[in-house]
Amino acid sequence: MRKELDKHYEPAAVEERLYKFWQDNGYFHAEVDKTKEPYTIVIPPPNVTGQLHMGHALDQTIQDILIRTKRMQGFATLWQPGTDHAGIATQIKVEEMLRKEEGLSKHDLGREKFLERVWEWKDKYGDIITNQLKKLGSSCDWERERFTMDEGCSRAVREVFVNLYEKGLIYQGNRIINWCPSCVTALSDAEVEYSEMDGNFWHIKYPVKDSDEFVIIATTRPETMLGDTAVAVNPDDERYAHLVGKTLMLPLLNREIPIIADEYVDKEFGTGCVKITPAHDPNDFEIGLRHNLPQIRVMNDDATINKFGGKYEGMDRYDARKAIVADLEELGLLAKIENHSRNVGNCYRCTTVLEPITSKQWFVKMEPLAKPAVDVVKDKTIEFIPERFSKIYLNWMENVHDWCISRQLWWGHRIPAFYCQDCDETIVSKTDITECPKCGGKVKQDEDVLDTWFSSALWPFSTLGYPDKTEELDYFYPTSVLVTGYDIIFFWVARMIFSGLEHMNEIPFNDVFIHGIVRDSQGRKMSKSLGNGIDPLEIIAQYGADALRFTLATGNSPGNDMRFHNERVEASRNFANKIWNASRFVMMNLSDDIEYAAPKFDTLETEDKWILHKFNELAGEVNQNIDKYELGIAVQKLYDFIWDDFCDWYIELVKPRFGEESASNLAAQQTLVYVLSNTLKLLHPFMPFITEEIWQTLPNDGDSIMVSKFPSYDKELEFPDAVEEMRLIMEAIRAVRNVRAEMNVPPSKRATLYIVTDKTETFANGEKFFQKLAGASEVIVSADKSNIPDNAVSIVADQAEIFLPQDELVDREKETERLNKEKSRLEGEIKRAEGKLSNKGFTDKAPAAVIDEERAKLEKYKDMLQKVIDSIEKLG
RNA sequence: GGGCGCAUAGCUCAGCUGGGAGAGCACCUGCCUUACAAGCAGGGGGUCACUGGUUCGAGCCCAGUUGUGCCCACCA
Repeated sequence: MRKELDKHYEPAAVEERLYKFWQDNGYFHAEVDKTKEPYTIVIPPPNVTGQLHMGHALDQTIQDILIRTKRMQGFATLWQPGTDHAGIATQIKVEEMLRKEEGLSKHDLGREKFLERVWEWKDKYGDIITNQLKKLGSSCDWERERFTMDEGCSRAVREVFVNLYEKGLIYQGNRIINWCPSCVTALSDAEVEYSEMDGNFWHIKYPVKDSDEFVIIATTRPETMLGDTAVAVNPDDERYAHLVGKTLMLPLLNREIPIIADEYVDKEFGTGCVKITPAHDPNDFEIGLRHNLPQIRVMNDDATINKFGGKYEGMDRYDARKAIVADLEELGLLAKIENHSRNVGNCYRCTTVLEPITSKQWFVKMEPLAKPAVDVVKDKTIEFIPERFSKIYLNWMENVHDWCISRQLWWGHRIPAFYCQDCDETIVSKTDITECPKCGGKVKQDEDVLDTWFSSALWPFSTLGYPDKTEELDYFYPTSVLVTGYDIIFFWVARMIFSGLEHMNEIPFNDVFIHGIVRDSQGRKMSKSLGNGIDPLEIIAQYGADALRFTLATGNSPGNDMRFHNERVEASRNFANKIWNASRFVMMNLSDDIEYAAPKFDTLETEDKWILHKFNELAGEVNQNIDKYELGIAVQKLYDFIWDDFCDWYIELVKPRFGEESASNLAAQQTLVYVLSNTLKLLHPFMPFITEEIWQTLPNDGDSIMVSKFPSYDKELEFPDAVEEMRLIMEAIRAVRNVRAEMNVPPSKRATLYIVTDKTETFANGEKFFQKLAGASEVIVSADKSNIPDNAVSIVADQAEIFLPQDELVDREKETERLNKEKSRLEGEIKRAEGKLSNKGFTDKAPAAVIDEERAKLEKYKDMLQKVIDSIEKLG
């Protein structure tokens, strides 16, 4: 006896079991196999502190679809998983925990003890996110799981740092950077999120020394005036020409500062006078360099005013602003206040307003690295899908500034720079050192760690063994495709590209598949602060992982955002259930001894050939669509085929053939098994669990659907004649159903159908279909209209006129009305087709196939119209 | 200031290289037809934002307009 399936598909009952089955059998594991072509995807490593969100779910679903397809297509597929140490995020999380649970700060513990605690935390909670990924069905090679701070990745980081340093591509410098006073670290430009803030434009009088004159500067940040070291005007500005070279008395501090001339100043903007604060503004920094101005940093790391701020020392920057404005007002130096909104930079982790400050940091020199990274995208060595994202990438890469890579954190890859305490030598080394190679003095390692993204940038090759020349690296690199959201193109994609080129001499991936973000049902971004996030795990618990995956794969196109509606998941769940029940039907009708095999063509009936042909077309298209990353289109076709062609038509068509043993019965079984199990294979990458569960209960050709052969187009399965015959029958059935519904014939009411046609054989063969699907009790097929009862309505279909006898006299008026409606519809079609065909331009220039098609339609409609007209005349 | 996306049925969205407008949900009618009511059959509903252009033919290509969203950029 075959296994009985329940009436409803219960995902919770099968998902965990099947995932374990796959893992236990090592199906996720990839080995170097020179007889196969490699196909590689590296996972965008989620933060170890992370919780699964819809973004992950979408990202994972896409990757798993690609990986499972390629695996079934016979590639050696590696989906390389792992997690990211996420410097700031993790450190903050552990700090919070320590403060809450033990009342300790990291400084109480000290660096080493604190790091021990972070590692403990990582060991304890670090696999939460990976376990959540597994719930989605992700077929990652977990045996190869990596962590950006594991030994291998750390070695890669160190290798790369030293190499870049030795090539002069990493340098240390005192430059203006973005500082987060809350995270207390420097950030890179990419980590700044700009937002518009309402503010003021304060016009402040700066007195000219030894004069009654003063200039008025306009500023949005009065507190930075404490660090002013000049005031600049445009060299061509006649209003101020006489003042250039003179000295101003900086209010409040009474420090002398020069008036300088610089092209940078826009005469038209503000007052045409700009205060210059080189230590707190990127532009002023540059001007300062040009004019050799001193840099006076007036803030501490926590954005309180430091000792250079005179009486404002110790105040927070915003308190200082208020105090300064108040004091200026009192001194009569505040000329006016305007409203003025401006862009401020916010920390991408904590949203605190960043402070541009000068600071000694480590940088990657970008210009030499960016050039080749631009070229490979321009010449399409690397392709973005959709293409438009290459523009965004190029725009960034072509204008990129040097990358600030040092972070004032403890959790991360410590910068491998050592400073001699005795001779001031800086040594950058692949291994730890304790004494100076120059003077033998004691050395001290740099306190800072590297930007998290520095190690992520190496992910495609550090995970495969770099810097060692491993077999894996040789075989699986470059990877095939990178799948990620558009929000991390700069953070990650761009940096992997120049890193791969620089360190591997090869691109890290051939394609970049960019997807959008998942929004809530109102189109808002899901966020913790809004509390509108939808937990993928809850969706999985309620509807199943397959339903979630199906939802995320359907109804959206690459690069576009999508809204998440529960109704859509419900529809997906219903689809899963539909497949489940169709499979139940198949299994209920299978003989015990039936085995999986390709159908034997000589015993097939027309409808068998029809569904095989349809299936074959589907297989061809799904392969093509997936190759082009058109996952949404592929899955829509699968949906339509399964629901419409297979369930609503084919299953209904074969029902009459069951009951008694016959060759026809067997052929139907064979076709059902063949089409169902191969359709499940096509669907498996999208809905792995339910397809496996059903496939295993069917007669099959292996141990697991996930390692079975992915169907592809097969010339043997072309049956155009059968398709044409079935088309005629199906159209006729639809026409009959249509009229019956229109005339309110009760479904239980059966009637003899008279079919007048030239295709007598086709329609005679279709008798059982009319009985099953069009309410016929019997079907009389003939080539002429003899024997048609008087009281019958005429239904005109393609190449057939069908007569449906009525018990009562036909309501002539109503019937004429129905036929006239049909008549005008056909006349419209004919007019359209004739219009097209009488257009010389069309017949001269359109492809022959299109013209032939149009001619055939015209013939068909003309024929049908004639029959309708005859019927109308007959009614009188 | 640049760049990009979106505008298609009441709602959410598909529509792959230009060749008679689609799906899901919602709505209306009728069906518990023994795979499935998480279902079946039938139906209503769209100047594909607007204006021009290219083409035999445009939802799709081009130009512009409007609305909307996003990204980038050192005008204090």
